[in-house]
Amino acid sequence: MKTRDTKNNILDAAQEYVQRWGANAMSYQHISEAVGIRKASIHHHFPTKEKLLEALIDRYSDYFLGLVDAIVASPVDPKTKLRQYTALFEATLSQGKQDKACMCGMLGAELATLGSSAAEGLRRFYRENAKRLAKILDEGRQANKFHFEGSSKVTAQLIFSLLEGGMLIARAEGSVRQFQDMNRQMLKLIQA
Amino acid sequence: MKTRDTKNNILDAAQEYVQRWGANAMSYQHISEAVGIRKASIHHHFPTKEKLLEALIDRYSDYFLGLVDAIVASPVDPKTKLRQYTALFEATLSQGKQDKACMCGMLGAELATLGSSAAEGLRRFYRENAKRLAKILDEGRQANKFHFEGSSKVTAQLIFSLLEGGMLIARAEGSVRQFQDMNRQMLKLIQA
DNA sequence: GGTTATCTACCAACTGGTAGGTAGATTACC
DNA sequence: GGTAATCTACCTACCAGTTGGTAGATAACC
Repeated sequence: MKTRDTKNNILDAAQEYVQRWGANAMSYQHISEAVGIRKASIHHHFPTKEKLLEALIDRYSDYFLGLVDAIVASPVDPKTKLRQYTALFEATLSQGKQDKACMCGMLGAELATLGSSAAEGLRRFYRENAKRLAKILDEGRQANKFHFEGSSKVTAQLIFSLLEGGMLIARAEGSVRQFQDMNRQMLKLIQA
Repeated sequence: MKTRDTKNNILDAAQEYVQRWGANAMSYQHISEAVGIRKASIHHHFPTKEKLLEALIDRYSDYFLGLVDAIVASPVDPKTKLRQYTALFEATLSQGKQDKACMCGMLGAELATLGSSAAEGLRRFYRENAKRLAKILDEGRQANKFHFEGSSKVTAQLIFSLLEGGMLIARAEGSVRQFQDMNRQMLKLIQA
């Protein structure tokens, strides 16, 4: 097997684990079993757990923000863009036994146990998401599709927080439906 | 020292730790050092970590919902009640180095590693909060102080999610201000 | 004197991480 | 083109430290 494959397999297994159980519950042993490789071999690709988490966050960020950028750039109306954005989160929650949350939402709770570099990666994810959301909101307000007073930046923060928090809470109840209802209600609140 | 005291000291230390670092980063050793008691002595009060977390969640729930009930029952207008409710979360985030989140928000991310009894306690916390929020919303809508379409239950879920998620994200940026702005914006969105 | 609280001294399992080795592919050199 | 040197990816075997938890002695309290 090619290096790239193994490296990605490790990251895949780690991501799955973090999204379900959290970073502090994830160990080299777990990954080793999932990938079918010895524990020591993982250290060959990622010398420390901290480095592994950094790589994990970077990959996740790049992938996710890529999807978001495609939505932002698409020629549909802002309302549809916002619906598509929330659908990204709904899709994650719908996977498997509906027990997967946004990886960066999970890591937010474990922030204090992260290295400074991983923590910075997290902040970047939060900031970049809010930035793109604000863009959609601005566009929608200009086109008279959205109506709300106050800053679009703060409103973007609000929507992003609601999605990250809502995911964790809906997961506890095992209810994707509840999460979807909430997102629909959010759309109603900012509609013109 | 009285039993009650030691028991509470243990819970206090554990709660502090969970709110900052998460349940999986918390160990009997940490508590032992914080309380000034041997590790084995903690097992006398809480035989397993699972039981400790159950007790922790119950105590936190009872205390917090008590505060909420006082707000709900008070004779002030619904808008003020909602502001007071969000202020509870803001107060937690403002403590210390502004690195403490809602304990049950933290545990939401670690749900999969919790025992079934602790998980049920968490769900109870979420449900009971949303229930009380919905009451405030209904009251406000009836008094023409709030205006929003759709279910107050879903809207309550939305507000609660936003608070739990917003806390984790604002903490990453170290910004209580951001959290407060977001809460103010939420109030604007549902105001008549 | 019996109960409750705390202690010391353990335990096995697991943690992240290291040392040192090996088979095979890749490259450098003549 | 053949061979020697190097590199890559993985391995086994280990490490010290920490984890949650137990057994049993001792002290404190009513």
